[in-house]
Amino acid sequence: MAATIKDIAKQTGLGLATISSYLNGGNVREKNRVKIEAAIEELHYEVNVVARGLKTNRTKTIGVVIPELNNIFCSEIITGIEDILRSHGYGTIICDCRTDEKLEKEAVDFLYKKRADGIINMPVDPTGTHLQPFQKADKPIVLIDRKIQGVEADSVLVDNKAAAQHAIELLLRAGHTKIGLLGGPENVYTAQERYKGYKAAYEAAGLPWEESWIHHGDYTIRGGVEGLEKLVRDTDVTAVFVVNYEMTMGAMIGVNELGIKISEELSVIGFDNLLFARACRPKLTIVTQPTDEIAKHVADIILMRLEGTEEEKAQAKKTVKLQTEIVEGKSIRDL
Amino acid sequence: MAATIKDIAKQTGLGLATISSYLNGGNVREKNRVKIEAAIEELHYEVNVVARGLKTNRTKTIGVVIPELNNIFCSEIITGIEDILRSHGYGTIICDCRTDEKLEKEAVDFLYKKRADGIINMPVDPTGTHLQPFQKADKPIVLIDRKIQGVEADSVLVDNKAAAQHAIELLLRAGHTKIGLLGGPENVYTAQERYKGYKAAYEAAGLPWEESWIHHGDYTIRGGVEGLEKLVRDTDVTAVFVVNYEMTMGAMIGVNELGIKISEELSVIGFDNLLFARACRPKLTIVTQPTDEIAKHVADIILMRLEGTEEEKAQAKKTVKLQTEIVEGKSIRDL
DNA sequence: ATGAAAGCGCTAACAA
DNA sequence: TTGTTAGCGCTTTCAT
Repeated sequence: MAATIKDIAKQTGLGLATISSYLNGGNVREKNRVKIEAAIEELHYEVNVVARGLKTNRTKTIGVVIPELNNIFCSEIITGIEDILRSHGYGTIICDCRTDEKLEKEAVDFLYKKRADGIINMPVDPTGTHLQPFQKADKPIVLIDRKIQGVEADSVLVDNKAAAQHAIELLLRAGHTKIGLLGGPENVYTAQERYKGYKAAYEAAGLPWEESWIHHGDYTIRGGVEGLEKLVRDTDVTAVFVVNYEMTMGAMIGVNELGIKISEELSVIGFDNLLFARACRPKLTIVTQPTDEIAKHVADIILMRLEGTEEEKAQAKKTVKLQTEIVEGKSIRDL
Repeated sequence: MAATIKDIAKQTGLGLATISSYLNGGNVREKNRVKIEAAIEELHYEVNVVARGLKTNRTKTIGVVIPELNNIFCSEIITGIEDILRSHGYGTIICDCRTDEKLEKEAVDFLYKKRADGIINMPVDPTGTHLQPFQKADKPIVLIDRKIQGVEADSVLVDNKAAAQHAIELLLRAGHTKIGLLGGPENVYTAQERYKGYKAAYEAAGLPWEESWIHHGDYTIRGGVEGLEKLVRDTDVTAVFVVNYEMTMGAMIGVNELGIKISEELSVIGFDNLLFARACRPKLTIVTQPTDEIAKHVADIILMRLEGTEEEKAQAKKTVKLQTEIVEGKSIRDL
């Protein structure tokens, strides 16, 4: 049987409270500290975090609910988060909800039952009702990628509007005036913002755009293929901006299947996954999101809410907005 | 305060044992069952899994240690595993060890301290010493992708040798006799197996191959780029087989940068990630691994060890070996 | 089938 | 600083 705190007490002749105090960083007389450490060593003692959790009502576990783990944007962020949380003693329970609101709710409930100390969520359900259990329990919630009105939570966002606007401006500067948008679902926040950026760029340039240049896809590879084919078939756009990675890959598939030459026949700006962009021929110019930075902010915020001083914990919920970057490839033709 | 089993007892006038028995699927008189259910409903009772865990010494949590979450092969498997485990009430704590033996060991120790009921591992350290804590505690271990001598564990593998052999045979049948191998690290099991398959195909065909056609890469994108450039520069191979996804992407980058036309100038067979293969121009022929099947086997095995009958738990450790598939694209030229 | 009671390993309040 | 004690919420004998 594994040694318990009692064994250590017996071995050292000290009381339970002293051992517990030692384990929790309290003050212990030097002489006793040595004794305790020797006993711990000898008996291979390790605290039972479950027992501690029962007492403290904290599991040192954080739940993460994301739409799709098979998505480099998500997995990069999670890798970063997990790394930081683990170094602080927190386990990360990940739940992939397959971009399904129902599954998302189930995942949150599951995590709540598991007594996660807090939750990190890239929300699918825009109303945020799925987060209620954590809200009611007053356990910290950190949202990624979109803020939700009415949910008390910190948020780490990317400036999607600016991202899209800069991309379109780059194309406009290259002389393109008819630019297609392979956009995302109309009810998805990030997609809305990227669409806004598209329009803002045209407005700032004082140029007109046409509704037919806009394709509202579904953020999937399949949707990217279809959207690209539609834009090429039905319009005379000379450039296309694709607003997420899956659709960018889909667009590349479409381009390949139609035998379109990139840059000569069509200019393209993609989104995310630098490595994919470099593997394309020619190299794709893309908008990249700062996943490491997002992860760091998310982890730091939840740790602050969980382990910070009382003032820190009580701070008003904050929203961090990060900027994207454009990495230039060879997929834009100067007209 | 959340309701406890005591509240339910009080509310129903029953004893603790009855409630507990109900909660654990024991027999309870119909009349009482109704009462208990009403009380649970009314008081919003939910079992405290931490308290239960303290008593039962099980956390209903499984640790997963993988080399790299940002790797579609890993993330696909994990998605599948997590899904199944969650539906059985198990939380999945994922640790990405960045293909580092030291971090891998730390991750396992972390998971052990977290009292995970079992561990799933795609091992980096081929000696398996990192798994000791779980071995000693006699907690189930399931290995993915490689078996480890001396570690009592179930394993779910892919027939990597056959995978490579079939790929090379396909190229030989197309008339290629000088086939380059963009292989993996010489000390990595899957890479060794794939290398064996390469040689086996040549031997079966009674044809010679040259050492210079073999490049032992490092399973990274960078390594793929370099390997491809080296093979093209230093040898006269007419085809290349790349043995993992990252290097396949790297090879595509290399091909693009060197301006090589695939199939006309060089035939290629890649590995994993069907979607990437379809996005390449021309579509890549690839070897795909059955990630869903792997996930299912892994999850089923660990659940069997954890929740199976005594006979099942006592069964000799088993090894499942799954077959890969070749998905044909347009990247092979018939000579 | 049900109830009473002990105890899992820890923390924390209180006393010394 | 240290020891004593109660109790977190549950499961599990052992009676009944």
